Amino acid sequence: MTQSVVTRFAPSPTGFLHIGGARTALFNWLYAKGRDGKMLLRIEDTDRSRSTTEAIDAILDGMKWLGLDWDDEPVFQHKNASRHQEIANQLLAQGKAYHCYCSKEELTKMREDARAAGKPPGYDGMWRDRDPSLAPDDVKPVVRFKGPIEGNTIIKDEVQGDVTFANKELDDLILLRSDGSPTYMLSVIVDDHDMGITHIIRGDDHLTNAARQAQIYEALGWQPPSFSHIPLIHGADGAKLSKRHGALGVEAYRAMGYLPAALRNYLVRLGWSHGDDEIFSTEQMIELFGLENIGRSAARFDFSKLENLNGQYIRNSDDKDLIDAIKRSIGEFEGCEDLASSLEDDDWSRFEIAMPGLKERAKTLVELVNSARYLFAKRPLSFDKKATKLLNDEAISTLKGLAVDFEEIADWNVEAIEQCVRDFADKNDLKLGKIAQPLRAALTGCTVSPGIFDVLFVLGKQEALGRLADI
RNA sequence: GCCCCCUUCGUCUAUCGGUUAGGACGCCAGAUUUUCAUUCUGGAAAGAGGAGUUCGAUUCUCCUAGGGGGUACCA
Repeated sequence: MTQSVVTRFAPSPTGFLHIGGARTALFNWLYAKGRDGKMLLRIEDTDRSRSTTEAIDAILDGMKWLGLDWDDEPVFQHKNASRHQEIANQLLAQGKAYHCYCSKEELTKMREDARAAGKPPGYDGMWRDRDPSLAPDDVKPVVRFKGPIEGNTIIKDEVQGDVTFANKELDDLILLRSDGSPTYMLSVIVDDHDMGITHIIRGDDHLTNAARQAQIYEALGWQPPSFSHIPLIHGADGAKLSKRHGALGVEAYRAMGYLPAALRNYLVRLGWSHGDDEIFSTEQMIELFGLENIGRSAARFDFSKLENLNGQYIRNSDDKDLIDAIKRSIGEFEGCEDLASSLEDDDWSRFEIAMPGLKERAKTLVELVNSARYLFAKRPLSFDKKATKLLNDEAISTLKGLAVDFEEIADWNVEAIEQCVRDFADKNDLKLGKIAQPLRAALTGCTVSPGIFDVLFVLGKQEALGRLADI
């Protein structure tokens, strides 16, 4: 029987869930889902001083918003500290680890000397075989792993292929700090083992760590999991991701009006491909995703592609779903604070009626909301520059004449309105455009909107005539 | 400095030794149109450089250059 797949996403709670982490989570999630496996969540908070509950909440919220759920309860790594210590002590007892009494100063000097000599930097093994009776009694020691010095450690990586490290390049890392707390390097191994993780998919900034971890697995006699180190995501200029280069928390993408499904689709194509396919439903992603099609080179984050994708998702979404998505996030939308609190049920239902015309021309939910502002505007409208220019005396008198015909429409529907406007144009020997643009200006206060007949219809006869009367 | 990884249009990528090097975003031009979008059609646009291996390299190997990651009593 084949072992069932267990993946994990293991963020450290020192900040929000950034875009690279989100993609790592997505890949782990897809891999597990596609194989009837589980994805576990583990919060790597062994460094207590740098971990915050705000960060934990932000990460959990981010994952939920993105639609990435995890199995079982989240594991908080620091709670397993005693188990980690137990393993360290076991290694100590087996002679596979040792106490080191070096001071910070000695360590720094060691590194500098090694660097100056062009040798691999790091700990030189000073206490590795030293007689413990030489230990100073005023120094609390750390526990170091006694790694092999000869030979190579080879990581069989599903993405990177076989990667070879010379053992002499890898120094003896610290397992237990001088205060007895376990370090990340020890904790990951023990937790991954204890949690039954079969596949580790993580950023390739961990590739070197994998080699050190492999040595510890070996020392422990444990079977290492499958490793996949995925390339990192860079900013638009190719530089490392920073605040200004898209390393925003996923909540920032929510605030910019992106749909979780669109973000997922964008993210899955960063580093992974399936032939020429670009659009994937969640089901397709799960079915098709595999380690073998993950690329080895870093990708740049490209907002315009995300935006295009988001536009496609918006156009293909149900009107009701869009309304729901907006209701959920409008409080976060930049520049929409006024609407967030002022929209009534009535406004929302008009919004939904107008949605077919609106969603054709929006790339983000924020644009969608702003494009609907004409629906909620209170009379008399304020007009932007272009609209004001369009509403000259001639245009106004034309519109006043049109308003008279509108009065006659008994059943206010799109067809009737269109017929009425076209008849009016014929009657007065005017081109439709000559009427439509000023009409749009008068009704919406600006020069861009959905089709004018839709605007008229959604506004309702009374409101439309009212707005025409105001000019 | 040392170790590891990467390198196809501006960007994301396809290609698994033989292709007019394909698709998507963006860009440009045109069509449709009541504005803006949408939609449709067309176009410009790429194998970092240099050696090899081979009948034949984008594809395999090596070197160089460039980029990235690591090098903590962080994760």
